[in-house]
Amino acid sequence: MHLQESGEMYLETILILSKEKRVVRSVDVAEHMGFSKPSVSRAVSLLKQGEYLTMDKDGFLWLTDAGREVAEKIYERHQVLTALLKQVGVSDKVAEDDACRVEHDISDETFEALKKYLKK
Amino acid sequence: MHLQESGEMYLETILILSKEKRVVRSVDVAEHMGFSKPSVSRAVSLLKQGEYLTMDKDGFLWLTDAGREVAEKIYERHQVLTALLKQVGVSDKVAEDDACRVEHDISDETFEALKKYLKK
DNA sequence: TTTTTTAGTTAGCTTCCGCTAACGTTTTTA
DNA sequence: TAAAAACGTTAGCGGAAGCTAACTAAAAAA
Repeated sequence: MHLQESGEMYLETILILSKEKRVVRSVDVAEHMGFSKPSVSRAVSLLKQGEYLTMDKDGFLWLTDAGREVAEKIYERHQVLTALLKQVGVSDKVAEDDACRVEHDISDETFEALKKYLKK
Repeated sequence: MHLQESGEMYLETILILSKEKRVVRSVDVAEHMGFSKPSVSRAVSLLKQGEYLTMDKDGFLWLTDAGREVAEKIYERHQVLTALLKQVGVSDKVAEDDACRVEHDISDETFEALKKYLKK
């Protein structure tokens, strides 16, 4: 099952929230992303199907290995791209927002090239 | 009427084709983008509604001022982003493909910062 | 001149991914 | 303990943007 950009965003959000709170529920995801509960509910059930996450009896969401891998990949891109844009003079908020869209669109090759470049 | 990414792509394609050929028809756009004729037909009719282009009795497509403005903006982004990615070591084909997605995603502020940066 | 090809359109299907309304459980609170 | 709030789900809508099948009209070829 191939992940769309929206699936990547949900996984990344769950990862980020799990760094802030000990447990993450659908409602936290909804609030953080500004989406309705039903939207998150459906997304979560698709991600469950794809084995990117599980939900326990308390409604807590847990990334699987596959889910964590995607989430961390996107999260790393987010951070590197944001840093890179800031470095060339883009304002914090805009750098953040633009990185958030670009992170889903670039190939591994491009990302690696940019990351390598940032180090210098 | 707000343009989606797909609308921008159609306009950019028409601009590019008009640099190669004297006139551009829907069927040329379809072939160039790898879409079906009906898909292009619908897109063209939406772009007509939005006053981004017109179609004459021969079926030739003409960008309006608004359409040309969008098309050139995206085309410039395409070129600058492609050049920038190549410069940091991304292969030609991948740079081209990734630029083609990113060109729709970034704010004016980010683009200007990147363009300025490329010059150096 | 008849036939075939080409170009554009219409109708209707599909997938993705938001949304609201409404409902059942569970947990809090009064 | 009865009422209210919180959480998740189901059902169904809407828009964006692809697709195929089938049609019309015009142009090209036989």
